[in-house]
Amino acid sequence: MRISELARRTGLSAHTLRFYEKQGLVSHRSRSESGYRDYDETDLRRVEFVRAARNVGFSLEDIATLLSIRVDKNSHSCEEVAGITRRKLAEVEARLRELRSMKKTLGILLDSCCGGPESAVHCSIMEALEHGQLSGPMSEPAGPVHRRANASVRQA
Amino acid sequence: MRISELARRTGLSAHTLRFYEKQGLVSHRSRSESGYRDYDETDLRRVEFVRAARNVGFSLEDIATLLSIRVDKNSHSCEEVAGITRRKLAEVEARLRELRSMKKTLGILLDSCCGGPESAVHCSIMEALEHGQLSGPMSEPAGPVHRRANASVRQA
DNA sequence: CTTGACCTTGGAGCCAAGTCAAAGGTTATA
DNA sequence: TATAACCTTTGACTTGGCTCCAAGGTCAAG
Repeated sequence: MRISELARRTGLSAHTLRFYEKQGLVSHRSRSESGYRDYDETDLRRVEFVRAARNVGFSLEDIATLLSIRVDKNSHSCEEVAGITRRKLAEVEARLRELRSMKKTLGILLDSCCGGPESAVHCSIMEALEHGQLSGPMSEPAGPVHRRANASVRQA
Repeated sequence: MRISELARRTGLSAHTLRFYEKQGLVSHRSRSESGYRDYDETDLRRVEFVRAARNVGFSLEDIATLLSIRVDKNSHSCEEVAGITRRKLAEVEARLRELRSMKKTLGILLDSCCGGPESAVHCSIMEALEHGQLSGPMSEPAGPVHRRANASVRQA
């Protein structure tokens, strides 16, 4: 199959597939005479693996590692795989703590503010930001828990 | 006061303060004869406002808007301020939903895996990623809830 | 007077994960 | 045969928030 069919079947864009190829995540068995990438079912399964891992929040770097394990499972242990997963979970949890703290503060701000068409001169949100006794910066900012920007919202 | 004192008093780096100046968030009343930025208490309060807003999760763009409200509160309403805050809260909540879903999936993966030194040939995490019946991509990926990269971890 | 810490500027680089554009070759359909 | 829809490549651009660099000027202490 060619790239656009693979794109259709995986829900990724052809752009993204080529990008993943550049990153060494995805490849193709061969090329057609005219130079088109030619994918088979094995390639498809690999891309689906990438997609599944990405949906769980793994970075492309993590995914590269997972793929290298995948192609030679005998030489790798559950420990490795679980380690990567545990690390990602810790990142996600750290980010969750940050966001929960933000959510709480934002909620308090909103509750304190009338939100009406009155002048902002006495706005309690502005006041709170001025004399910021709003919960501090939460020790160490968490590591990267990567955002999927606008994946799969390809428009024509 | 000069930039490094302002940096010390606000907990931001001098780099960051200059960067914020370039973004139009922060300024200084004047320059010393030799061209050094000269800040006063008013500038300090403005920077503290920026910092407070940033800690709550507002983007620099949001902060620019909030600052423009701050300098002329009479011409703005609580409604505007609350609107910005509500929008940010919605973003944070959307991102929280994503991350909670990831956390849940990662937890399930970890629970299913022995995590031991055994070969990964039968690793249940790998298997789950292969035949990904892992919760899909959550409709629309949430908007930007900006990360503070490594703020205030300035090293020499 | 020297040393070292500070300050100035503009611009480049970093991260992740794409996204797009240009300029052209190929193939399927009408 | 024309035309549209595909495919190819390289490489630059995006976003947000910094972070660093070079190359030089200023200033206070010893």
